[in-house]
Amino acid sequence: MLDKAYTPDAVEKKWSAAWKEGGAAKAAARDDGKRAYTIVIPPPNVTGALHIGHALNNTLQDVLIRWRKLCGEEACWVPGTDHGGIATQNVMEKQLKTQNMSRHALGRAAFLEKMREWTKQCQGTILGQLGRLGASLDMDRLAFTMDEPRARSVTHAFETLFKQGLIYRGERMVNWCVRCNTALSDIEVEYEERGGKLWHIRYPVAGQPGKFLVVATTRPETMLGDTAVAVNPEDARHKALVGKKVVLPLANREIPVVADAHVDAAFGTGALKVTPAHDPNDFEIWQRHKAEMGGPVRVIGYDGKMSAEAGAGFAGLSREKARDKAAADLEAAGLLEKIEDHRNSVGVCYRCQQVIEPLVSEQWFMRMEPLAEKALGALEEDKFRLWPDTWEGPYRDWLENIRDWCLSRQIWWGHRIPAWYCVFCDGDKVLVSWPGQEGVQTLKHLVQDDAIPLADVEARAESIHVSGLAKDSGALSRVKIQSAKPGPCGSCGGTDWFQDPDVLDTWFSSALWPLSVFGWPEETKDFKFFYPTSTLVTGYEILYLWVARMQMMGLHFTGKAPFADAVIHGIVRDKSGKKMSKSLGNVIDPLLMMDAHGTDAFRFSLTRQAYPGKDIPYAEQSIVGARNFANKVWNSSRFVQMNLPERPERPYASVLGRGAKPEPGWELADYWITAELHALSRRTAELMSRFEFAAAADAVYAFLWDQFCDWYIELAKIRLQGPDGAGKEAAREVLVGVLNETLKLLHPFMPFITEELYQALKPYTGEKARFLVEARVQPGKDGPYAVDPAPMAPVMEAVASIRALRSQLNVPPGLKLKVLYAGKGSRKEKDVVAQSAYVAHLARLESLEPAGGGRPAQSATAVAGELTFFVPLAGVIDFDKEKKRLMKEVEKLGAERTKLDGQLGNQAFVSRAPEAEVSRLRGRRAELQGQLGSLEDTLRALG
RNA sequence: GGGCCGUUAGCUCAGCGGUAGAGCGUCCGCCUUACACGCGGCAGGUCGGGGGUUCGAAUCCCUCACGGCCCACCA
Repeated sequence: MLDKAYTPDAVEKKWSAAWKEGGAAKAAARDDGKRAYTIVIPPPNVTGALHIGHALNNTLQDVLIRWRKLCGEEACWVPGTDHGGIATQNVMEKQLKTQNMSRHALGRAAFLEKMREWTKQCQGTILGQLGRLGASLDMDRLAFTMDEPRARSVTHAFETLFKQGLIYRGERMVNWCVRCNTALSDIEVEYEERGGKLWHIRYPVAGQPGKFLVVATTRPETMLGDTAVAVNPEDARHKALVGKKVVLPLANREIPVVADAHVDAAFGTGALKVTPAHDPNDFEIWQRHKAEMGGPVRVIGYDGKMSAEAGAGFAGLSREKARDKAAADLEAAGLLEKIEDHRNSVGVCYRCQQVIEPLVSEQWFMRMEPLAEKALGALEEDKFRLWPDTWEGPYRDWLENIRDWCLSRQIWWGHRIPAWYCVFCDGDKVLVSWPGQEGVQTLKHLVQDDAIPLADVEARAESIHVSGLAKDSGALSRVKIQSAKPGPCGSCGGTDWFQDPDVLDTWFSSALWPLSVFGWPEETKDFKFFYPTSTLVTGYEILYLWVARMQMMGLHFTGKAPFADAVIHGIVRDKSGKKMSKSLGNVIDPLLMMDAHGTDAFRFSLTRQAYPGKDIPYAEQSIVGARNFANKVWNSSRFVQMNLPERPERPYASVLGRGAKPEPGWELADYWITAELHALSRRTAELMSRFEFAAAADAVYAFLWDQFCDWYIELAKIRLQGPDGAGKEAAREVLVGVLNETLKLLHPFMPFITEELYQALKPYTGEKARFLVEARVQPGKDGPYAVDPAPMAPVMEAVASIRALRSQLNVPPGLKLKVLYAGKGSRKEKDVVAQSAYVAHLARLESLEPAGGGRPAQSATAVAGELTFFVPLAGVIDFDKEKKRLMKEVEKLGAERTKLDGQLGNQAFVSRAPEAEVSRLRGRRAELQGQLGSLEDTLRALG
């Protein structure tokens, strides 16, 4: 016998262990025609524990995987984690800082060793949490974006793209994070609107004392790197100055005035200071006017401080201090015309939120247009779909305006770029900050002149940058792109090779994930069977960073979209719609939720709110309803079990597909609930195919609770409490059968409790599967049935109206009533009367009999469909109350009749609306008329 | 500057062309031998404002207001 209430803990532990032991989540390449259904997990970064967003993401994937298994497909869910690049390195650096350590003090090798340890530990935490969630991941396939097989994929991809001319090295304006000390790609920059100032600065016109060109800028500190002032060529105010020179204040340098269409004459003063080294637009202006102005002057360094080129007095100051000083100096010189408040958006690092410094730097880049075209093509040809499709717009838009991808990062944690430089030929382009020495040394010098071993250079260097490679046309052809150290240099025969010190953007390996997890570029059996994968489930925040890039890489390398469907779910927010964050203190820990209310309840509460693309406002309260539902499932099974023989002679036959022919012992309720079950399984399949998780979960919930429990179980009690016989056996058969199939439909959402109950029912169902997930769901049939289930509707209506009468007149719940009915003998009435046993049982009646000729005195009245019920209640009820109740009812029905009369009297409606609609309303009108007549009669009788 | 999404019962949200729904909450009555994590019942919405299309609009179109998000080379 099952316990009175469901207690999740033991059940979850038991089945987690059993699934693991039995390999329930394993999938294998097959050649027996079974279809593959594949999902690769969005690999969580190894930055810590999983949050509720991960719980949602993985629950939805598990729902799909379990569903597809139940549908008979070879469903494979590949687990893994992501090394997480900057994010993870930041976590470790913070830890080191608390111990008064730094990565530089440790050195690269030791730091990486620490990172690997951390990764292992973190991966353990993550996998433990996924296990707790019930995620049926095939653990034999566990992958990590930086493990050896993935490194092979990454190197191969890099090498191939380089050969194809898609990866190149160039000196470009990049987004530099001065805190993380690395370049970032364009999409790793977030923009925040901030209040700032607009400084209007007078630049004296050369040779014309007292004459100024006033420029407006939000960043006065960068003026030290100005190489020109630009005005719009159409701007009459400044036309005369084009080609002339102005004196750059503070620096006392003459710079030209150039004409460029980029300048908006309406903004500020219409004159724009041009700082090519620190502003992307200015960089472009410089490229258009190289002949007229000098090259970029870098006044801000990688550390975010003013460089030597900024001049004495400024060098070494932070950007903020330099800004203040520039403003003060200008003021003192009388060159500051005015300061205005000005709001503008500034770029910040998506990992540390520090203000990004745009600066010119040499990096590895990837040309993206050719790949973006392929991704657009796949979308166009419907080989790739986004759910909901509202994401197609932004996705397409991004691809159409794609820019080259800055691939290199100046951090240590990541795939080291597989580019090798010959120390003899190109060692002079590798710049090393050497401890105890001013400025930089070249690698060539250190290795050849100072005879320091290459390995020691790498271990002891404070920083290593490569510069000048892109400008030396011969250098790139000498660079070797490969994973292992190359043999003798083709040019000089030297054997000293230095691997590029930078690592790849973490998203480069992520982009290859659906390929790399199956061993690509090797044509493994798994790769052939499971690639391309089926569905990707992820949040919209990484649509460009990850989804689009996987599409591009997958299509580029295999010609096939790496997944056909991307399900874009929302973000889990707090109850008031705010993003959860540690600093706001509004995070909900998934583990605590599972501890307190059970994993199934937690999963269900998330799934039930997972409407396509919608964010989920989540409060702990959300889970209570789901917990109650779990208990309802538990107790309905408990009830069924209690009513079964301890040892069945043989299992009950399945109810699937039954009901077309008369079944021994079956009656209306059996046909009805079977038909409803069939409809539910059809509906669930349809909703799942459209990734409508919330609606699917809700459909099962409503069926089990509102139909199976509230009506069918109650009706089954009539036979279960009666004598043995065909009827009782039929009730048992249907209870077991319907419950069993419902458990299957519910299993993807609530795996633990359904497993427990499915297993408990096995002696009665004869199910053979080891685990529920290995059982089969089947699409339900759509009638006809030997007994039409339709009469259940009027029966339910009759029950509801008598119950309402009882409740509203305060009839003692235990009092069994003798009820009389009257009608006109229509088909529908007969259907109800034929089920008077149902009505009597559910509405707690002693009897239900025809009223005969007259209307019984001293009775209350209820109408349902075409029937009127009289409940003789002399001495029990207050007839004033009954009168009021009836008047209210008359008023309500009367209002509906008035509305219908208006509609049916409208010639336009009658002639233009569909026939079925018109006759439906006419039918309702007739029914209302009868009900009203009946109620008014009663009112008259009551006086 | 461009684009997208939202505005429905006290709260959180479904519905998206044919008489307004759920969960939670409120209220009334029930320990009716599966479940008080339950059962039965009542109350509570002019579906953000305005205009249009339609026999008919919460549902389609236009417009406004208020939220939220995304993109963009807003000095």
